[in-house]
Amino acid sequence: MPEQPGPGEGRRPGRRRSEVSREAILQAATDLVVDQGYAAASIEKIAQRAGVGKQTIYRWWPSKGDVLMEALARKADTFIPLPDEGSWSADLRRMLEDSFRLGQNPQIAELLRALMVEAQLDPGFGTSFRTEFLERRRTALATLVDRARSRGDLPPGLTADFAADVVFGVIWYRLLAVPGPFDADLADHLVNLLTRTSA
Amino acid sequence: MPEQPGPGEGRRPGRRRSEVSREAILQAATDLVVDQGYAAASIEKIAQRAGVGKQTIYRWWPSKGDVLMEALARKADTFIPLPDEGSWSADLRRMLEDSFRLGQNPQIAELLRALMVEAQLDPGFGTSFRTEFLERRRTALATLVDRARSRGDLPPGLTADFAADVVFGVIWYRLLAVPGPFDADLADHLVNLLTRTSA
Amino acid sequence: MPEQPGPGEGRRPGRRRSEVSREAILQAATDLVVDQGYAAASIEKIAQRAGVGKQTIYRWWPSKGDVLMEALARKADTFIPLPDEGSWSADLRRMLEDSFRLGQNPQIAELLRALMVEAQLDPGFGTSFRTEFLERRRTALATLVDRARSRGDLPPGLTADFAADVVFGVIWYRLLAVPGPFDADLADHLVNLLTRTSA
Amino acid sequence: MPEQPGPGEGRRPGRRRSEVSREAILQAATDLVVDQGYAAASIEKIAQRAGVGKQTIYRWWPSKGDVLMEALARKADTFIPLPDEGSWSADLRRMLEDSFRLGQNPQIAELLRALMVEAQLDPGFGTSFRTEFLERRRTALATLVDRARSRGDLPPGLTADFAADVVFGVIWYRLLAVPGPFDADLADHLVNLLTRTSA
DNA sequence: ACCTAACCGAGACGGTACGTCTTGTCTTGCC
DNA sequence: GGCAAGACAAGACGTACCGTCTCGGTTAGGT
Repeated sequence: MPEQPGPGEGRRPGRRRSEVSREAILQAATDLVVDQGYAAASIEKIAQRAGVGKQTIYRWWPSKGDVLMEALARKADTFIPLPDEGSWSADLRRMLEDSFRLGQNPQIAELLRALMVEAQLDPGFGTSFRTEFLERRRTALATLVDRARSRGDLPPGLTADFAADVVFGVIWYRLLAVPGPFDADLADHLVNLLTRTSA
Repeated sequence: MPEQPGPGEGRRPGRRRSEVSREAILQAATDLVVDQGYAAASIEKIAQRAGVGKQTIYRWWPSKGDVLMEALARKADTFIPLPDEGSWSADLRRMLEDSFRLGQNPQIAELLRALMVEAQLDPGFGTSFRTEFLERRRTALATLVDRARSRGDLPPGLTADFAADVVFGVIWYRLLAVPGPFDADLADHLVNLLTRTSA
Repeated sequence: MPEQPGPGEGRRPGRRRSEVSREAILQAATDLVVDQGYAAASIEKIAQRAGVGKQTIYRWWPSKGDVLMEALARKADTFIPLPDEGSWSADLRRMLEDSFRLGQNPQIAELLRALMVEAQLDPGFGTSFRTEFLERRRTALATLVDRARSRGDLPPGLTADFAADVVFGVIWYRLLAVPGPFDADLADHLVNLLTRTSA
Repeated sequence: MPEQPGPGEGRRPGRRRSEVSREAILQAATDLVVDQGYAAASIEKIAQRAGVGKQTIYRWWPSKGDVLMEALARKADTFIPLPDEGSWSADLRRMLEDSFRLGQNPQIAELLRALMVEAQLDPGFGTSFRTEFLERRRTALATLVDRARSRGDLPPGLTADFAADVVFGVIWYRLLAVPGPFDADLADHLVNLLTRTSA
């Protein structure tokens, strides 16, 4: 069954999208953001560095933010695995370690910063960034919280929303507001904070 | 001590800075950020709306971020009072309520978002934003933590740095990533989280 | 020498040129030039309006000018009949009337203007326009001049080249430089001018 | 009375127009048209070659045609002197020689071609080119015709309009349609043609 | 009452980027 | 192999801002 076009859809005529150009654009965007800062990553420069016409970018991505989002997906495996580690604290630690690993990578950290900036500058992209990226990570954490609640090892009074505010709040704050990498023991502190039972 | 020129400095001759223009610029910047979003707040538009020459902005502020910072200071009393409320939880609650009050004000919230964006776009301003704004708030919280430690009612294992990451992380994350106002009970949750003694 | 159906020419395999597309292209080019002006008549728009792929245009015509030239030939009978009217003045009048008839037709006039513009913009087409269009009309007039010289009723001192400069100069100048149709008595004036004997 | 601004007009504030840039733009436009042909003379290239921002061109000229018109005025003394040479034939010859002198200059000839092209491509400019350039030359010739009529040495039946059609028709036709310079004896032929009395 | 210095609004300057359009070429799958 | 469709690199379009640089005009000491 070799690549059969869906029923009723057919295969439109015309030249197919160039995978080479797509890759070049995402790599150029990443390089510019990482090497020269987000302010330098104009569509113009991305196209030039990628050896690509500007139209090829505008044809496939609705905004610069979406280019960056795909560039991030290309660099980082943004899929969040949620294996059951047996306890709330182990589940949480695993998720924190996965997240921090991304934040430690300078390229990914720069892309994340750029995405949050773009979300503020372009309200349209802001919405899709929230629903397609931020919200998904909140949902993943909510799954862990639900699992803990079933198990019965969730600290009383801890809601999924509040846990997400704390976990992702700390991560984004460190990315945006505090220069330098994450402290080594930040994950420990967060796990401790969110697993201690109240008196 | 009425406006005495320091020795060696003198009062130079020449026209004095126009307070009217200064006010108009800060107000125009605020209006644009609030009404049309940060992307619309160009120096060009600020000057035009304020009825001011562009040079007057460049003469008095090193970057657009600094204009916004002063615009914020004009809108919000950014001084953080630190009266001793008698306990770590009361001190913390007081600080959270002060901070949330700012975040509830849409004008101030927009300015804060704009400042964080500008800090990412302009590395020079980023540094001064961190040291002159973000760092001061961390220091204020650290004062409360120190006071609690002296009193002996600080939860064990809680450091000033980590408390700041959590408190300001949550606030900034809500500002930047979650649309809408702060939940009413967010402060409660945070106080609970950061004051519970471990088992 | 296989591959020989016709003598020396061969009928290559493959689909034959679509006469429908050819017609549609020429009509679309004419419509665009007439309705929206030459500046609007891009290859892109011609192809779109004709419901044709751009490649089909590039495959069959070496330049936009050649499309226009063929569009003109399709609209106007560009063959110049040269019946002997018995005298220089009658021959000349007949030719002028034939030429003016074309110039009166707004569609043809627009196409002619477009051709002259294209000849300036595209030097390659300029050459072929001159040799295949302008030069032929000069040659036709030269035939009349030769005939008059044989007859002996050519005004002394009038050369074929100069007569062509005057006749076609006036026509093109009116087309390009003077808005509106040709004066009714312009032909009379030209005939008078070019047939008067010197004192 | 040194340079007094007109009453009620004043001197607007702000930096004054840069004469250096104006000159550079006109020269760059001329160079491009002459060296690389009109098709290469984009606003973009003119600005780049002149070392000037594009806005500086758009600020001062309503269209590319107007730039070319001023570039022509800078190269050629477009003022048409009309001294009384004593006879229609001498007046006419003088005007033809003035006009041909311009046409002999390759730079001016290229600019004239470009102007006529632009007049066809840009209807707005076409109107101003006709009224501000072409019409003025017709008027100048009409002055000579009037003078001849007063003197009584105008060939009967020759109107100013028709004389203009012939004179400028030949000139423009040679510029646009016939490559190479003007024939040396073209002026002679024209003078002869337009001064012979009818039988 | 001058003089000099610094500020002010206005606005032109050389640049860079925007998002769109067109050019001529290069694939596609269908006919 | 022609054809409609349409992606591609290139580059011009006219506009918006950037940060700088004049302008004429206004305040302010200092003389």
